[in-house]
Amino acid sequence: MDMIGTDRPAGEGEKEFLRHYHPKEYAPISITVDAIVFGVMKDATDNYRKLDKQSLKILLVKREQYPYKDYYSLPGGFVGEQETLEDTLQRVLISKTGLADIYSEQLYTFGSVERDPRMRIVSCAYISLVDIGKTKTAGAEWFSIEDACRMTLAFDHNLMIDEALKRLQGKINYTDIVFHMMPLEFTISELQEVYEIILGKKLLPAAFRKTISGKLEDTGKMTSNAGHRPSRIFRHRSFLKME
Amino acid sequence: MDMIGTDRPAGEGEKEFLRHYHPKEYAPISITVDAIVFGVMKDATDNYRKLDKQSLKILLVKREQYPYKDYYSLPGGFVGEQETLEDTLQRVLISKTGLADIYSEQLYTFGSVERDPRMRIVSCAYISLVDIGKTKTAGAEWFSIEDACRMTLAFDHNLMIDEALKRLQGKINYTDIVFHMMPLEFTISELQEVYEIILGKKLLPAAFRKTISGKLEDTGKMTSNAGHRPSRIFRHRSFLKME
DNA sequence: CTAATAGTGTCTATTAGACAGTATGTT
DNA sequence: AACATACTGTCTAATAGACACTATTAG
Repeated sequence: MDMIGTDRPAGEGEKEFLRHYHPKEYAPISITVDAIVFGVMKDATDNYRKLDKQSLKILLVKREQYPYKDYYSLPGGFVGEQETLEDTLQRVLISKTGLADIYSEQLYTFGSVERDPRMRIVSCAYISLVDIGKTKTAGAEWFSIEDACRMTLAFDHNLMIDEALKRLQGKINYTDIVFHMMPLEFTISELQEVYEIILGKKLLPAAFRKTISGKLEDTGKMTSNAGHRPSRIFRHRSFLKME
Repeated sequence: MDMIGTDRPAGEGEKEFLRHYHPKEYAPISITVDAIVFGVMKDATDNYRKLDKQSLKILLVKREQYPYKDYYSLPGGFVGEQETLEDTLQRVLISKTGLADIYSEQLYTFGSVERDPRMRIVSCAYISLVDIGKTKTAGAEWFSIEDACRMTLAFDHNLMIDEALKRLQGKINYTDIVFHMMPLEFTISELQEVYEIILGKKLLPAAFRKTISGKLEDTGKMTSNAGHRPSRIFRHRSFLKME
């Protein structure tokens, strides 16, 4: 995705121009990066026979400074002059949430004029997906999507979450992004529930099995002590995660 | 897509903070918007019996200033402090190409550090689609995709075009965006050729007719003087263009 | 045995792909 | 008549949806 703008026939005229160029007239606009971090978490149930319900979570941080002091916001930060957007994303994720090396993709760049009361700030939003079980977070809290959508978040972050959900919904059926949120090993029922949460509708188990099984690999293991018939445990085929 | 950041419970503390806030420490980064404008054009053939071949075109402007003086580039410009990204896009399109009110969607934001030799500039790229026959351009030239990809363009604009093509390819089969590039009325063969150009492969006429006809509406008109069997002329169903 | 989930088989409707064959204007 | 394109019909294979049915554990 990087392309250096200097590996071209740059004549003496251009070099001369650049020697005297001074970035005097750029508009006083800042750029930030915000991360919408999704993960799936199991909420324990009381009934020993029932499966733990899972829910889709999002990572928010409490703002300690104005503006929107004490409101929750997406983790984000200003883009440094010598940082790519991805560099900023990684730095912000580590410093505000403790997460390193997680799957991320650019979502959308939000540029409305009044989105930040301090000054003009354009924000490039990224979606990040994590396996909550494999990572530790620090300084940020997981909220269910429903709660996060009901809360008033800082800036236009409610809007960002809406768009991120739409993107997830749109991509879940023709990509393998869900697996970035799944543990290394899981049952088909667990996977189906994640699909159902993201798509917001129930799926037929028989049809789901058939379509998804091409992407899965049997680990040979089974669940146990579940109070009902054990389930095969699968992993994502062609997975690149560490064992 | 707009959300005003001020319709919230902003206490006296925040107001006080904002009164004294001075945007002193923003990074000296500028933001630009670049437009990848696609259209389809007919190239006349010599053989009276053959149909005119169509080709996918892209709109480029010749740079008159350093850097990349005399190179071709995508139409683009700096985002003004009181402009949204879409505002900038519209202004740039009108001033550099003469195009107004054309379909556009955000593509991707390019943020590598060295993409502009003058200073740090992050660029938000948009895809625009036009019916070339209905619009006049001024100050810009149409190039075939093949030519544009072979040329060395300013900045990372070759990369932007690559990404734009991928996006078009990805969306053509599950959206109706092609119709923004089509004239109001067209034959199925013409439409199929556009699909073939964008997808880079031949399609079977029978299958194409069947799948596409649900989106089309018969105008009742027919082509004539084509040197072969006339063709029905269709338009896009639920079209919003002006008659 | 029962509750709860796991998993299979089958039927149907729809769709994509392939391809043969027919239709119709202009020169 | 010949050319070039327009259009239709049919077969097949693959797929999605619906639903009934069987299987297996802990308690």
